[in-house]
Order: sequence, then structure tokens, then C-alpha cells
Amino acid sequence: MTTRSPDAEPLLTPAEVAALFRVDPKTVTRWAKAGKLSSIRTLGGHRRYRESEVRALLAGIPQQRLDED
Amino acid sequence: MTTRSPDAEPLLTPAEVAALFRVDPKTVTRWAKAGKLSSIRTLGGHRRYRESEVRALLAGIPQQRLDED
DNA sequence: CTTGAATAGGGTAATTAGGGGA
DNA sequence: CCTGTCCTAATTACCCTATTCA
Repeated sequence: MTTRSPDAEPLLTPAEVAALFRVDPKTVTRWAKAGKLSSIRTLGGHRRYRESEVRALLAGIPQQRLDED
Repeated sequence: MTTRSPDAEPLLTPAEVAALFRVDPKTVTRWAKAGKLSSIRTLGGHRRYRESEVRALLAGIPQQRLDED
């Protein structure tokens, strides 16, 4: 099994998420600010997004908003 | 470098689709509403269209219509 | 440590959504 | 039935500079 995986969730950069939705990276930032998209922050303040959540949103699956910026 | 590219479908904005068909963007919206054209929504509610589907329609290839939205 | 690309901010134009009517 | 236009509100895109990432 995958008992040796230390919670390695695939993360996407703002540019990658923006490319998937065909929007500006700034728009992705606004979604994170509005709590429409969960965001993980680097220690420097940059945002990273969960690939699984982004794909789910692209597929039109409504998600719960647990995170707000 | 290919590990950094999540399969991204080329998407078109309403204005781009409208320009290709030589119609008003509002007309493209009606097509999406009528289910004649599948649409992907941004988190803000704006529509994005699949380039492959648009090109197929431009080429005169009949598409399936799933009545939606 | 140095470099080049990407991101965070903020502020201002341009698109889009939606309804309604021609 | 299908399309183009007018309206308001909301969303998104592009401008800049400083900071962070790889």
C-alpha cells in the first residue's frame, strides 16, 4: 500500500490553474481570496492550489468552501 | 518539463467564439443555454468553450445536443 | 550568492451575465 | 424561431512595482 507516502498532495501553481480555466492568474488569486478555492500558502506568501480540487471544479462539481484567505 | 503540464484542454472565451462565428457574444451565450454548445464555467460564472468543439461546429460536423442550463 | 521567471499587492479599463424588448 | 441591441451589476483583464520562487 501507500503507507510510505507522507501526505504528498499534488499542488498547482497560480499560472497552472489559470491556464486550466483560461483566466488570468490574478483571477485565481481573487477566487482564493473569496474562499471559492482552497489555497495553501508558501512561507513567502505565494499560493498553491490542490490539483484534485481544481479538477473537481473544472468538472463542475460543487465544492465546500473550508478555506478562506 | 512535461511533468508540469496537467492535461489542459484549450478553451475559448465568449468573444473569441463570437469572432469565429461572426456573431454577437450574446448569441454564443444563447447557444450554450440551449445546449447546442457545451460550456465550462469559471468560478465567477463566466463561460469558457472547448476549442475542439467550436472547431468541429465550424467545420460543419453535427454535435450531440444535451439540453442544459 | 546571482539570475530570470512568477506572484502578490493595488488600481483602472474591458468583458460578461442576465433580463427585457425590437 | 433566431439574432442584435440597451441596460445594470458582477467578473475578469491589464497596468505598475516589490518580493519570492527555482
